[in-house]
Amino acid sequence: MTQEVKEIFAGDPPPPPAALAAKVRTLAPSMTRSMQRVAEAVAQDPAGCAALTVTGLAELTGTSEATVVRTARLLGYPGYRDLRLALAGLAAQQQSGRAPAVTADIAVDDPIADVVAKLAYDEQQTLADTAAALDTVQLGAAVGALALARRIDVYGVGASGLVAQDLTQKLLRIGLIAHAHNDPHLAVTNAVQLRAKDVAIAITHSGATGDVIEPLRVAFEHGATTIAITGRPDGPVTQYADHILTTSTARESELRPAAMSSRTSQLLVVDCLFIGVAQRTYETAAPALSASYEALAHRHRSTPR
Amino acid sequence: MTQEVKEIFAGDPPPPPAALAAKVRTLAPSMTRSMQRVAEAVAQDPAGCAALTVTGLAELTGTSEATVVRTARLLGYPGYRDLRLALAGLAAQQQSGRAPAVTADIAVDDPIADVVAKLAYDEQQTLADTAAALDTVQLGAAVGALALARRIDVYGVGASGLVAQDLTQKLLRIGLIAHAHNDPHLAVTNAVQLRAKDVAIAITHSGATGDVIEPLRVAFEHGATTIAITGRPDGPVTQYADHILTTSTARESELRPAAMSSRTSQLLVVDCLFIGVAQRTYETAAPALSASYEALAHRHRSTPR
DNA sequence: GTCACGTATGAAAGATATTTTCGGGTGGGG
DNA sequence: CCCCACCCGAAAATATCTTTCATACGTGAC
Repeated sequence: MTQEVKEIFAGDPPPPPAALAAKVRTLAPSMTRSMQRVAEAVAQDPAGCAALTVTGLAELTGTSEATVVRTARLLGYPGYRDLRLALAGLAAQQQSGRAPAVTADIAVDDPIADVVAKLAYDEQQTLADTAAALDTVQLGAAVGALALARRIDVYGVGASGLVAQDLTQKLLRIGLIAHAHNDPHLAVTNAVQLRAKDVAIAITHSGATGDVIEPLRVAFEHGATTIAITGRPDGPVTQYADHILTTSTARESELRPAAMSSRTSQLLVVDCLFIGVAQRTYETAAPALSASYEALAHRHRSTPR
Repeated sequence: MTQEVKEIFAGDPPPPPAALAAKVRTLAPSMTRSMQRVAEAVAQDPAGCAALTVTGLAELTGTSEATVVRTARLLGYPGYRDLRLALAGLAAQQQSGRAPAVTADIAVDDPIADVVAKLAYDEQQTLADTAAALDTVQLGAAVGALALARRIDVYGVGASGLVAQDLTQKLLRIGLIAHAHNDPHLAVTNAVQLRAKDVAIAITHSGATGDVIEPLRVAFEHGATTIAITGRPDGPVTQYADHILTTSTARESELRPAAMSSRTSQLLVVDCLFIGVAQRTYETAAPALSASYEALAHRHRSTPR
């Protein structure tokens, strides 16, 4: 029974998705004049026709509903409704086909919609690049060190400072002891407290930010495990880093400073570190996470629906 | 005339083509149980649902026609018919697009390489969704207000606090007067200083963070232009917002708290705001940007080699 | 626990869109 | 000039979508 149904459908293949224009051309000779008008309208502007009802398309082509339906049948659809759905699909495909036209730099006179598209695209690119370039061995080693650390200090200034804080916030949530240091002086004075099994992380895109390198050096010399998250794996910061996690850099334009893509890249690395650590310390991380979640519940007004 | 047309479209934006799954996720919290069932079915299998009539989809989801129509409305379409067309389009896109297969949740025992791939993919997805769902009219209006503001206050706590700081850092770099407030008390006491033409921005994923809503309310009542960046366009925060910028929500898992994708989404929105403002104030923004860049130069050690 | 309220929900009526029916019109051949 | 066949559209019939309304359900107050 089911088999039979299937065979019927196979014999009369489900309405072909694309190549509609070709079909129209093939079938045109066997069409009557009015049907040809309808078919042509459909082939010409699938998107526009998809927006029309039978009556609308009939009026547009100067024919009647019946003719429209007949045309739809001839094209292989059970009725106009299905032709319309197919048209919508076709339109969507055409739409997406010519999508990646916004790869250019962001210009001063770009309309806001283009800005959104370009920014999103660039950041997606940055993520892909970062993920591809990230050394999973180094990452694994860094995660291992973090999971066992007694104390974790994170250094970052400027935009990287926010990334440092982001990482710290997350680590704290799973019960680790982490501090973010934006103040270079305090960072150094704290770094001298570190010892073996502690971890120090420096985040700097340029790899040459003295304010961040200095505390990392101190931590390194005191025997802590040191990690550098940087876009310059050959930069000064890596001298004092046991593990180097490389972030990627997107091309930047006048309006789009490097800080933007480096931040995206750094955050991905930091997220990977976090998830990695959360996996390794799952026993304690999971309850800690839900506990921190519940602690915040009362800070949210009940949604009024 | 053109103006009129534009405004009509602005008030009732043409239903977004893709990113439907994201929209479902964003709107799900404000849906009733039965509507959620319908929305989920639609998000799960666009192609399948496109083949169904209202009655069919109602039966499939164990609800009524009325509920299906209500859901379609909530998703931004005039009725089910249009949702169905959109679904057909979506299905066609998916057909040709063929999404990669690493869509699974991050598991405790995932090797580190998978974690990187999945995280990167998820964040890319979040970016795409956010960009697709972002209301460029609202964005433009927000940019306009920012460009003319005498003073800009940004409120955010927790993870959103970092986003607030990120925005503030950038705005300061192009010569605007901006402050980020993490402390709710200080935020409120500062908010009373705001007046017309000043701008207040609240960043909260849940849309219900009292600590952030309160200062925004005060700013709103003092006549400032208010902007809400939130994942819940129906949340309490929007009561006091002149412009609402919606961030998208990715599905979250135990190991990947919502904070992660909401941050990505918020940062994209914030970047768009920044670029938009930089465009409008190009005359002053460009020199300010390069000046701030040079100011940092001496903080970087000269790169060896 | 019980009551009252607001909200969510589906059944059915009402409105639209689609399909079918049917008869008038048209053009080509006899 | 007439007849036949077939194209075509008006209108009826049907399917589909939308709206309305009464009911049921959950929720919070007491």
